[in-house]
Amino acid sequence: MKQKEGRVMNRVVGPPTDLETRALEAAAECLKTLAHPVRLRMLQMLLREQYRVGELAEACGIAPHLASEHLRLLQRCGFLTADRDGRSTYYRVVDTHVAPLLACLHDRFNCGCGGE
Amino acid sequence: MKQKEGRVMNRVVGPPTDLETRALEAAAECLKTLAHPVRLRMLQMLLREQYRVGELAEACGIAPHLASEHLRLLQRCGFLTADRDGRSTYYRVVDTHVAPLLACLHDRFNCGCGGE
DNA sequence: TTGACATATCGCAATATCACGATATATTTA
DNA sequence: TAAATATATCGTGATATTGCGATATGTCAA
Repeated sequence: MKQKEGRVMNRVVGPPTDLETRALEAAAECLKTLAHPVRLRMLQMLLREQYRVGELAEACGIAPHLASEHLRLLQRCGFLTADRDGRSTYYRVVDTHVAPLLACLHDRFNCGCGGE
Repeated sequence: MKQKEGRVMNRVVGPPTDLETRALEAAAECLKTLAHPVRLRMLQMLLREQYRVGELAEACGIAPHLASEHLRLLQRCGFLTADRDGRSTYYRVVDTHVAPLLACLHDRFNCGCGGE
């Protein structure tokens, strides 16, 4: 008994629809952007209040121009927005999903729950 | 006025402690593993019930040996576990954080909430 | 044991990501 | 305008990830 798509043992196993695939690809791209220690730390800080590039760079122990690049990536995914004030640029979180997402990560990695 | 670490404008901006840094690195590594369309789709399926490697491969439209590799990565992060039954290997989700995490992603990418 | 099947691992080439120095832009101050 | 400050962008080499064919392991049936 063989099948190319459809049901196997009462389970749907056909290829994903285009819509699902596009959503998964978008989600994967945003997760890839999240998947960096420096960017996670930046988001953690920015969930509390806005910061300048230089402040974030110092907090993360990296050069300002690197911080700027990380912030650009986070902004490209729609997580952050930038407000210029004189020479400084203040970044802040605009995506409401960032908070619950980071909360999930906190549960998984910052508490004593390595197993389950 | 200059500072190397400590407080700037009433905010703590010192470098992260080692513990925080290690947690962020671990979180980033797991997020990197999550950040792949095929692996997201596999987790989505495995949240409902267990599947064999071949079933997951067909559902994702990839070769079985590639599915096996993706599953190995997910297992290395502690998301999945494998149970052998004869020639087949059944994978299932063991990490309780996977469900809420994927729920966050669903809110962000599968509903009509691109902006807010 | 032999052969077929299901899964897993290895090695490689293409591609992507990363941190960095150099440089560019924008803004304030002299 | 010129210099200093704060960010942003560009180009590059080092490193990591990806998908693939080839191959290895493990299991069942004859």
